[in-house]
Amino acid sequence: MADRRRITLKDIARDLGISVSTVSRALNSYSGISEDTIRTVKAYAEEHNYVPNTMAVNFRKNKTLTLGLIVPELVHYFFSSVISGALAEAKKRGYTVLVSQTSESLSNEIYAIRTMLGSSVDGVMISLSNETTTSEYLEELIEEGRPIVQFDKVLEGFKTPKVIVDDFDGAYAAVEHLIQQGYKKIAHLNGFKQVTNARHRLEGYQKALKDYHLEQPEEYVIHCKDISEEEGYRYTKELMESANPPDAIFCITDLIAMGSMKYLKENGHRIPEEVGLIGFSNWDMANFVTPSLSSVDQHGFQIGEKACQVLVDLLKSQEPLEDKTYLIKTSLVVRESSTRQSNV
Amino acid sequence: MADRRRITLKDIARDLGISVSTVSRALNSYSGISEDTIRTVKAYAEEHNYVPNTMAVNFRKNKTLTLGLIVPELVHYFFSSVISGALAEAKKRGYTVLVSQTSESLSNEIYAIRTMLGSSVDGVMISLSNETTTSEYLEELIEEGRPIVQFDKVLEGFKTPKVIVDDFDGAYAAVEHLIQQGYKKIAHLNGFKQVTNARHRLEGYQKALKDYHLEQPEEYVIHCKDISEEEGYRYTKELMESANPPDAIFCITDLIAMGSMKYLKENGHRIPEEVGLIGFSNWDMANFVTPSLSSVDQHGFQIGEKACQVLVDLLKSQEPLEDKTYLIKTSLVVRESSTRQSNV
DNA sequence: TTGAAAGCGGTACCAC
DNA sequence: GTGGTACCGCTTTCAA
Repeated sequence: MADRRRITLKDIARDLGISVSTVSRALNSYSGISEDTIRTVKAYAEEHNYVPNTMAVNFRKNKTLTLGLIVPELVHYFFSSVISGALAEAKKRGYTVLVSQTSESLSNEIYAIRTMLGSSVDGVMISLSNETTTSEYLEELIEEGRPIVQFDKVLEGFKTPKVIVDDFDGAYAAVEHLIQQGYKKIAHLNGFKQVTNARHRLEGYQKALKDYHLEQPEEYVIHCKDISEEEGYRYTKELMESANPPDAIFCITDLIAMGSMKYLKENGHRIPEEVGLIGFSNWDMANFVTPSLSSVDQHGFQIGEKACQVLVDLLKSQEPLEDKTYLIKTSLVVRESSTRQSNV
Repeated sequence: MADRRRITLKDIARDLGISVSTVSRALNSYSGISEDTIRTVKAYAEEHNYVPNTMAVNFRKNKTLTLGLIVPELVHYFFSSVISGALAEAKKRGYTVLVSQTSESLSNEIYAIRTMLGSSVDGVMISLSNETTTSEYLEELIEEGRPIVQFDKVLEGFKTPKVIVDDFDGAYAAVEHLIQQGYKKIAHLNGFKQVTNARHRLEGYQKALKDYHLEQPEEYVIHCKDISEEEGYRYTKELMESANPPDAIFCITDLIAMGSMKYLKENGHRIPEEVGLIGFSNWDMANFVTPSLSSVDQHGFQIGEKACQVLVDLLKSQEPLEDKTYLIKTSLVVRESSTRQSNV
């Protein structure tokens, strides 16, 4: 490896016959330096291809202009959108981003946080793993003076800024849409009761039904254990084979909806005529399946952008962490699976 | 922000009444230090929660244990798999990863490289943007002694290790499979002629046909301009409306295949009975569409892993960059779209 | 086996 | 407006 030694401030100072401090000030265009000196120094630096040694600067300033970003899953439409948004915003603000994934495991999460600390990121954006129920490991970061912003999957009791999807509103809109399409027996495949997002979506579902005086029997809400296609299939089967099958299903994620759709198609239930179907997350595949799947878009890109923005603002302002929640609105994407040609 | 000052080597030395260098050596378990000292120092460090200041270490050692990873697109099944693999391998080797995306733009790519240099990554893994035709910006990195490993979309003439998909082999397998399923008139929706991956897939297609004595007319190969669903649709229409329509189509990516499938379904061409269809990339959605799409899996995770492994080995060995190519084998995933029930 | 001390490349404070 | 210099925290050479 070449490793052609870079030119340093000292070199420039020597060659120009001035002091190191003057060179430093000139390059940073400090006030109290003559235009002349600035020009000379900058020209010389340019010509000799001077690049400041970031490690030295970081070390001296105790700042790295690097942010940490921790997600549960990387190969995932929503989270890759979040990362994309965070990267875009970070770039705008002059930061770089260290990415880590926890695969929904607490031990990986702890490791990631330690690594971030070790790499001296200035602050961290994190979406917690499903296993995380305490904030003690995260406190370490804060103790080190590295602010945290939580997004998507957050710990309510942990006092940091939070950027989350407006799950309640999204679920409400989805169910309201089904109602407006004339569906009257609307079931809901929900997730883990403990997970905040799941709870909010359930509440949105219930509120919409209540507002339209269409309360449903208890059996119409099923809590999935792991969010998988298989579960969507299995619970849809359960619902459809029950004495009182629904005429529409609101699924907590598109993956569940895929399983649901599979069952319905295999068993000759026509979508959307006989059964309406709607998902949540608006994966790329929602467009490509047949019938195309209506879904609630969570605007992952915006969430990443916002989380990064809040974090950088925090870094600049030096204010203490505020326990503030930023809700990002969803939007309903209506496709074939919930659109009845007739009765509306 | 709290910023509770961390304890330093100097603190430990003072409190223990020994010298800083001894503390440093003890903590790093250097030889030539008494077991006793090591134990005492480590215990004290542990107790007082000593964490070395990474920025100082980086500065001193001129190493960051951070790698750069540059991809054209982030919200993309293949690339997020690559990132996932690279992160996993990096973690194993004790490195962290700075991620950047170029959105297929050369100027973004240049910016990303500069940023990586600025952040003093030890080395970089990169998949080039479509706009990149010269390596001059990349040379900068190498001049700084930061090795590069290219993956997926590479510049042949740029002498660095390369980790790429065995496109030729994957295409060959796909076409061979179609032939074995009894298809005889196999068309190919290819990509940009200039792009290496596209060329290799075309060659694989041609070789398979040749080996089975099934050479096809020139009109059976169409070069898409931008890889989009619309193009898949448009060119499939062109093919099917021609005087001599094919009975199978090998698409350069799953996205093209989606457009193709859309056209075929809309126009009553039954898949796979009348027309066989096969894609390349094996997106998550290939499973969920109807009929499910046969596709060539590119093993993105493995590519990321391998790229990272090669890079770290390079970093450790300090050897000069070798112009070596690592081919990652694909695997054919056969699903409904290419499986004729009858004649095989 | 240990200590003293010289930096790594900047920044910023204090003089002049 | 400029120069001198201490120092950030750690590693490493040299000497004892």
